[in-house]
Amino acid sequence: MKYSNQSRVLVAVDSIIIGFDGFDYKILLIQRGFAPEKEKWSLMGGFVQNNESVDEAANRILKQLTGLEDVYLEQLHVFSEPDRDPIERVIAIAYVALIDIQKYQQQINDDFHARWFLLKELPKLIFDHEEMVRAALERLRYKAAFHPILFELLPEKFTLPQLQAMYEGLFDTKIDKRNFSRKVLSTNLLKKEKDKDKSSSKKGAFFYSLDEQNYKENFQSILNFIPKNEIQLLNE
Amino acid sequence: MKYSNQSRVLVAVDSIIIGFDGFDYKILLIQRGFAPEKEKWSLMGGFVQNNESVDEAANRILKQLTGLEDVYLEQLHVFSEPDRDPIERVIAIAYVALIDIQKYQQQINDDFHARWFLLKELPKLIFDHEEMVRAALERLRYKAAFHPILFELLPEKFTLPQLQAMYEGLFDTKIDKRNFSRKVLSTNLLKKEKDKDKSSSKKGAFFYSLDEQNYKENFQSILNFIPKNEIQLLNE
DNA sequence: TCAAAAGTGTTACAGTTACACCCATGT
DNA sequence: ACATGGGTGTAACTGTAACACTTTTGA
Repeated sequence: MKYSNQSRVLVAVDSIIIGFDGFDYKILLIQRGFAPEKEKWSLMGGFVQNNESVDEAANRILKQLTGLEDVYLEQLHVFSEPDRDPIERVIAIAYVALIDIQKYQQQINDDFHARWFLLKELPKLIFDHEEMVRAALERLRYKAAFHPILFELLPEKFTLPQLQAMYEGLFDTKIDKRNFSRKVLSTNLLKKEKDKDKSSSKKGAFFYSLDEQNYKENFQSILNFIPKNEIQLLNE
Repeated sequence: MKYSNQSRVLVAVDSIIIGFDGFDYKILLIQRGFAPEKEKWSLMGGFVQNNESVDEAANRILKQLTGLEDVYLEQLHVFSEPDRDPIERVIAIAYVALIDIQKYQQQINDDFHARWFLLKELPKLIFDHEEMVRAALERLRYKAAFHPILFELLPEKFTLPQLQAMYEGLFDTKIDKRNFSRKVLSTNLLKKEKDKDKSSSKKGAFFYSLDEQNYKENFQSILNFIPKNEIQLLNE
């Protein structure tokens, strides 16, 4: 039994895969392997199959491209202009993925002709993918302002200057390092390691790692009309 | 020309329509007019047509039910478990609508057997609609903490005690009225009217109205690692 | 006149910002 | 020895929370 007189449509998933290499934000793009727009740069995408939810499809497709599982992956928005794909109507569900470039670089599958592009130097993208990238960055800025998601972009061990550069890059601003480190450390989210990263200075900067206990629990938001201690868990 | 070897699927829109009557939050439900689950309570929904985006579909369907246009309507999340609808696979894109019950009550179309239910006394809903309602409330709490969206639920003119009750209801808390009014008024978002609402006290409470100039611009968020004056417009 | 809700001010505290110098090390 | 980036403390300020009494008026 089926619903009658309704038209069915292709549903695709497209992922904006964001990375940070310690200095710059990058996005992973592929050269599309089939018409239309064959060979043009594109977000990683694919069609949702019969037996999977769209979340599952996004994870499956991400794994095909990068070999990665258990990556931060969040539904962004549905893009559905009837003529966004010239071949036939495709409703696209965009996802944002945050991954640690360094750790996983070797796993990127070359079969897909995937390449990291500097965020500031993206090539032209097919269809409405540039709009998707814009929306993804807006969302990332928004969430990063209140949630510790940017840690997803960092390796196991990272330094405070790296962390600060990541926030400065995303918000395109300079932050006072004294205030920054005080705020970050006051969350008790970080554990100081014994060793230092000497790759970018002579003195070296201490490594820190995430305190997994507190992460995703300890971090909360501030708000406006409601007294602060009334906000418990505003998960989003 | 078409993409080959891909299966097409029905795409629907379901809207969680939230209202506030001055005392309680309510949700607008309909009795589903067709099988399966005919006569059961359901969110307002419908299938996306060939020539419209999903945003357009959501607006169209909302207008069919309520007669309302230009209502606050926001994409919430895609619900896509393959078996969420027993008849055939349907991918549902959930929307949240915020409407002023009082102003539009007369426009609600009775043909649809629509009824407002107290949020605290919802009936059983079909499919995964209860999950959608839960997600909608979470989103509403989240956004309301940082954005002035709850004003969408109020009539043109409203009182501070009403506004406060709305925030208290959503967050299930009590707020000090002195602090609340100081904070709210300090945003310069409200204009004090000359007349009072005497419906709930002898003294009467002054009406206020939104200063449309400032609304949607003046209201900003606070954040954590980034100095406050670095946050310009974190639209979401 | 009294009950019920509206309206208003002050003080203590906490969090945020602005700001400048010393430290460690490789060359 | 010096250049480079890493690390730290304090004081002024701003925003938030806690708190209680007076006002208005219909019944």
